Amino acid sequence: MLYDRGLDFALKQTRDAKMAKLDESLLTGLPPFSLLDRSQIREILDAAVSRRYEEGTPIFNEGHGADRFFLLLDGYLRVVRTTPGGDQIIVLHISPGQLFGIAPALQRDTYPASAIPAAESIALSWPVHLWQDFTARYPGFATESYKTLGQRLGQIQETLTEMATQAVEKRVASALLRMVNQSGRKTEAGIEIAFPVTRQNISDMTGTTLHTVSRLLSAWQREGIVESTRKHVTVIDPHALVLLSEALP
Amino acid sequence: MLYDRGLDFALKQTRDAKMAKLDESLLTGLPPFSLLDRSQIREILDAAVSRRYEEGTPIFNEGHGADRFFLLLDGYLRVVRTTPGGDQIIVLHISPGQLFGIAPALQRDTYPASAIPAAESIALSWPVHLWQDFTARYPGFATESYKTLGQRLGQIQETLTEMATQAVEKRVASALLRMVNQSGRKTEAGIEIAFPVTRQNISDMTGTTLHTVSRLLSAWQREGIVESTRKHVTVIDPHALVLLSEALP
DNA sequence: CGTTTGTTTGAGGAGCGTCAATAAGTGTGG
DNA sequence: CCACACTTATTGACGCTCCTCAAACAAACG
Repeated sequence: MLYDRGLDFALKQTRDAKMAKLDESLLTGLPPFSLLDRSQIREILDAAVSRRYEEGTPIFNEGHGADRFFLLLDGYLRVVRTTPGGDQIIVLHISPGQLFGIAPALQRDTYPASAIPAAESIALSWPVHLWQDFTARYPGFATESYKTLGQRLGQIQETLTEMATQAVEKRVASALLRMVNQSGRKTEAGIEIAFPVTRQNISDMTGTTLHTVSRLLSAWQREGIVESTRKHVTVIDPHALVLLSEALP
Repeated sequence: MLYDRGLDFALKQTRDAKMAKLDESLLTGLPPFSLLDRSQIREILDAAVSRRYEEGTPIFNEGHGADRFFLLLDGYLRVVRTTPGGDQIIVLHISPGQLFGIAPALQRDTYPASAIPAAESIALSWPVHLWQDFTARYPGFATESYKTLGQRLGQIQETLTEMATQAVEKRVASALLRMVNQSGRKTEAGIEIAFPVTRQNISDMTGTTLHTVSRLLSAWQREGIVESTRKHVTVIDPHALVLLSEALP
């Protein structure tokens, strides 16, 4: 678990009102801040802006000036690129506790993709000019940030190879598994993806059409592998999906 | 041009023999070192190992321990990932003057992909533990390194969206254009890709088969857009390729 | 000069996208 | 609370791309 006790309370406060001060428990234990003491976390929080973002409305847009960097406290984000032709593809998802929009770490002055809340979300943000302060003053911050960046690069390469070599069925199976692993919550029936997902979303993750995704999900539902309602998918038999995602023939 | 005068000579020396000392002109003017003075470059070179790598034999392999980082002096590299199923895909190409194998910058302890010379190549390398020394002691080094990393991340995202949304013909056209832009050298007929490329290589860049690539190149040759011999491709009419790569219908 | 590596081309057919129509939820306003 | 609009999902029919299989050729190499 990412959070220690008391965090839910702190989050609720953050969500409910404009508070004079953010609670320190919000950051305690998150990798980029794990080495810092209370007073340092206080400094960081005092420089932060906390804000709620509605489902569907971009936090920032591809190509726009990167003036802030962010930390997701609650919710889920899609990182999305749009082609000149109007197709859009979902590059990856961001879960609570992760930094995002960290263009400044790579000396970029525009965001390379858009960030769109898949569900109502709460994030902290800081102006970019603080990035160098943070890396200079707070031990472990740079290290951990570049580590997540490295993981994200790896993830994207993974998706790329998958896209280039695997058939649609396997890509969809893998995409579902990725979402389940990142955000699955146990229910009576199986493991449910924690945020709203449409067939269109899944097709944007896998480079196919919503029709094909719908057909696949229907078939899998008949076989008892998944169950789905409007905007929600529950995986009943993860192992079967794993097999589908790696079958050789 | 990347190099100042005298560099060809320095390179030849490097290639020909185990020299007592590497020439300083090798690094002068390259972005990661552009802010440094002669003595600093001397230090860096004295810590470097220079080595020649044969076409086709990996400099390092995906998943192996990342113990060194590199700078390509001469030649061209393919950055390659291989799937469990044995398919391989070319993630990007590296040109002279670029850093590569910079896993340490992202706190990784293994290389996320293999680096394979597309042609005979020469590279400098340093043990990873020097990475932090470099970033701490040499102004501009960290900044520039992370900048190239950012560009590379952008490039991969670009390829990913292309792969997910564009038909094979456009992907192949784009791949050719990318190689031409990165390494094109002017000839009488047109612009030639500077390193050996097989149809198989192109199909590994675009997630298709060598057969399809062969058919496309044959067709384009008939139309006077490209010309190709075994392992070499010359683009006669780049504009036509651009049109092919972005045609809407 | 045989062997290996890269290229070309054809024939056939499957996968998956496109087009089309319908149905099932969800939200809004009177 | 119902009517209406809108979004999301389902399913069938059709056919084009592009992969697979197959065979033969051309160039490089020892």
